[in-house]
Amino acid sequence: MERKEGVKMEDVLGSSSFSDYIANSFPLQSIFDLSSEGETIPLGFMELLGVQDLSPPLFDMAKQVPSLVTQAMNHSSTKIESPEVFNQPATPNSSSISSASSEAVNDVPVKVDDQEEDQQKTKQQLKLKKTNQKRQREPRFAFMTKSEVDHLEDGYRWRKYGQKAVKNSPFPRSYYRCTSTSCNVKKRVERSFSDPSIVVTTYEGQHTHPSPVMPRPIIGSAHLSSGISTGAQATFGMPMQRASSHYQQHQQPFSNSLSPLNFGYNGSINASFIHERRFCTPEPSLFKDHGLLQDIIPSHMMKEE
DNA sequence: CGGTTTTGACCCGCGC
DNA sequence: GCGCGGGTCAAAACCG
Repeated sequence: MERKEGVKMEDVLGSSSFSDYIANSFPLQSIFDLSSEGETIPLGFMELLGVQDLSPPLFDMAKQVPSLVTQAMNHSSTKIESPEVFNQPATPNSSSISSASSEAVNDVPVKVDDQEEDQQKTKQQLKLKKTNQKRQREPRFAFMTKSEVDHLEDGYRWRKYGQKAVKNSPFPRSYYRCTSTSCNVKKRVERSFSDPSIVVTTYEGQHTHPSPVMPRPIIGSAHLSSGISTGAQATFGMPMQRASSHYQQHQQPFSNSLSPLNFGYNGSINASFIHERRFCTPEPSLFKDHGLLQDIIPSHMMKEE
């Protein structure tokens, strides 16, 4: 059918063994400081997501994991070309993740002759696209979560469309696509070879719809909805511990360790984020502009800054 | 029966 | 040019 997305993306994060890279670069024990940080930040991970682009915590992490973040950024900056395709309806701030969906990319006018066989048609499209422009990549956002389940509930519905063995890893990588039509957010899920309890999830693309699963109240939603919210919130469905039944079952034993919720700002990071963006301009002013964190992050954390 | 998962095949980019 | 590895497709199987 819609063989549109033959757009291949060289994988910044997934190349060879991304998880190994992470694991090797950042000892998991330190990243997932499970024992010391008993306190639970009263934020849903989605809320954190809402400020993913702007929040100092991420930048703090960037400070703590500079090589990782900068590498991702370098990749994105060096490999992304012809950004003109990208529109950014949802992220008014240019520093946010570009909202280019591969749909949009694929909507690039492609002159196709009358009626070809579908596959040949799409293949031709791919070739045309490739000749006209370099492959477009979605912004990616990868993170590690300590979980026993591979596919973390994140409020969106995903359909698995592939699975591949990961080189040098006994654990396969699964490929998921958002089931919502016209939303082609994808995510990859793989388990860290170094620490099988770590699930590395990489989101790619931007949701063009609200979460179908949870009509969730958003902390500071007024600000979020007016600002970067759409882009940031809807961009990725972040795994989180949700009150949805079976998930609680699965993950409850890990309620302290699985932890997107336990995102530690005070020196210990319970989840490691790698944020790949096209326009990575971490500016403290962003934080000020949107005032998001004031809304969702306890003030004492702000002072940590 | 419709949606999801599985899985082998295929395509493509990249490195050598 | 070739081989390898990553990513995707799509038919079949599975499931509720």
